[in-house]
Amino acid sequence: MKQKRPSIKDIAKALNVSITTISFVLNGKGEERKISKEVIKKIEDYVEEINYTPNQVAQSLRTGESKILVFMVEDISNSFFANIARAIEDIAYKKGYKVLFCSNENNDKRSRELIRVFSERLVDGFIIIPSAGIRKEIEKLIKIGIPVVLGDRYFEDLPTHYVVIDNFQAAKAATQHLINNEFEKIAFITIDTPQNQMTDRFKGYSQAIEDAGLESIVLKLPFETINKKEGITSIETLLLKNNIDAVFFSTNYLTQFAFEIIKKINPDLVYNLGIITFDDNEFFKINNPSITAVAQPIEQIAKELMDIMFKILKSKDKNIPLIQKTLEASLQIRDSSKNLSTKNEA
Amino acid sequence: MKQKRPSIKDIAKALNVSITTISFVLNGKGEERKISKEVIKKIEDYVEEINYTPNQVAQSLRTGESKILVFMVEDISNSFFANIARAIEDIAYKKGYKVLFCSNENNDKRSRELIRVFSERLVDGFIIIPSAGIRKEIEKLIKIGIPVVLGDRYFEDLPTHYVVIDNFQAAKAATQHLINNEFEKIAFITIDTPQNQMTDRFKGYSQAIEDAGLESIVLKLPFETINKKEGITSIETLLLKNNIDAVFFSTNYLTQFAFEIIKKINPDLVYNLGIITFDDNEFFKINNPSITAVAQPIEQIAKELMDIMFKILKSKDKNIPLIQKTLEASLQIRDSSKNLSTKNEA
DNA sequence: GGAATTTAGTAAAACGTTTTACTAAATTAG
DNA sequence: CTAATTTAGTAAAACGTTTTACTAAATTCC
Repeated sequence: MKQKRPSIKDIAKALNVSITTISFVLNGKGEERKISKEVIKKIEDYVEEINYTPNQVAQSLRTGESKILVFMVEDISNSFFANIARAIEDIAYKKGYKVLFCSNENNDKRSRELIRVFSERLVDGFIIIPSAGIRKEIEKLIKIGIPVVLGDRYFEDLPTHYVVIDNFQAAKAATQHLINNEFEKIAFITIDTPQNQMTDRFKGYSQAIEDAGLESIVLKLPFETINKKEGITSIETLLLKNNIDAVFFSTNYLTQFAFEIIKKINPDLVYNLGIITFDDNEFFKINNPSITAVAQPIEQIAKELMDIMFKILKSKDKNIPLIQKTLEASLQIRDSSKNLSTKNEA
Repeated sequence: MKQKRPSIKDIAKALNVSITTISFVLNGKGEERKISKEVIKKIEDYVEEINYTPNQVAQSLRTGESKILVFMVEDISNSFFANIARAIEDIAYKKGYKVLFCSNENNDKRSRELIRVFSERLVDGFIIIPSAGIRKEIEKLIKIGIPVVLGDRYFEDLPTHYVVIDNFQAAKAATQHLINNEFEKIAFITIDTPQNQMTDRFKGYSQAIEDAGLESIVLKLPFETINKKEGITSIETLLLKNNIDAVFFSTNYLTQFAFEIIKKINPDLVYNLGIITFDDNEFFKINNPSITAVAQPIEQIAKELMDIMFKILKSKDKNIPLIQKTLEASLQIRDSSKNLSTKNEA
């Protein structure tokens, strides 16, 4: 059933030229290697005619390059990562690279497994949104000379290339925005993780709260409790007990998760509460109320990640100085951060 | 910088055994090939010790298998596709396959380009959500013996494996649901494409409307006008002129697009209009009003796609009979399809 | 005790490229 | 006219596997 694709050897036989000559011509080294115009033309025409394309696996074996990159995220179905993925894909394909996507579920075991699977000299580089405990594996990849760029977070004690946003400032600004709108009992709901994208957001919130002399109300949910009973009750009790007037969610899936709970408690609650979420998307814009969100610069993140990756790839074996980018997020102010109750008082 | 990974040859030298023997042992053919227990142990221990893993590129070249699949969708950042992708990823990795995702933007030129890039004997199979005009390319892939499974839609005149849903029934049921809720001027907003996932939805709508003796109000938007001025005015005029009381959107990105317009026209309009959308997601559930949606069985779609793919892969060169699955969608009934005005009258 | 069989492996080809090192013929230099 | 150089290529090794075909030694058979 499977047809045999033509190889260089077949061309060589058909044209009565050597394999070497064909390889040179195909790689644009014809002139340089003093192959005559006629032979070049003959080869090019024939290649065109039979629609030959080189076997990439053989090329990879010989050159050690696969032109494949890995983009490892928490969850490719999460809109934040899916959007970055889409942007990365575009950039990669333009440069002749393909991208393998995989989801590590922010889980160390799975991350390790994925790294193991891919590091078998199949891929040219890794762009990784790392889970908390894979510092060693990342270090090892770098040590054996595989290009690695981290995104969204990094390891404080491991010098790597990375692209992140200024989570502290973004979270601080978002919290201040709530404070400026005269919310006074502002809760921060976050994931219980030591990863710095989250701890920085927490610090930003804390700083703003402290500066304003307000009460810090924090719920740190373990990742595993999201969409589970345990998580539901935690959020319920926070919302019901503390007389909260605003909530700042540290990431989009928390917001999604909490919204269902809020709606169940009281469909009107969502209008009375000040709400800001980290990570913007189309739906926050069209929601009622529209949701104020900290928007990360998706396109720019993707571009910077890939810029760094290509720089490393181009530098071949020479070590290049660390590139560490911190981008700015922007607050998309919408209905959910308006304070209706103070308006009444005023 | 780049360390040389150990190869079989290195092991052979170190253990003073032949390459062949090692290959047999590594592939579990030790016993079968009468390699002694001691040698097997020696090899396995050493492999473990130096943490050897075979070079997959070399394996691919030799065996002709890459263990890589391509999943080509319209847009990987669309939640529908991103969710299928996530499910496919899980299934693939469990079976030792990797998945290259790519977005064809439902565009023929891009689809062709992507197929060309991948068909260079790099990948073992294609799962494709095809754009309208790539019948020929699909046919060619199949002819040269590369496994192909189509999803979401197929070509009526090309016998292929595929997994789709019963779009006609789903759309008919959704429309009937609106009719049962006493909506009377029900518009259908869809994409102007000959692809059967869309035409079947249109037929389902039409059938239900005709059966009920209602007026058919249809807007077919060219794909390119989405998120463009042209599309905005089309939707605006439809909504304003026709005295519509309900809208059925044929796909999720249309709904997203239209919602912004609806909100701009009149923030209350979204409450007064009956709304159903094709393709469910988390946000439709938490939206105000929550949006009634035709939910496609994501996990099941992914599973069937991969089942078929693995069946083809396992069958090697023998042709297997066509597998064509049509799954059922389910209507997730929520607030947006309740008819508030009729309640007032009643 | 010699032939047949089994055991325990091994040598070498092949997959399809790239690339280094080579060469015979043509041309140029002096 | 000869030596040096340039032209226009080619042969063969290498990348790291898998697999076919082979073999020498040990064992079994009769």
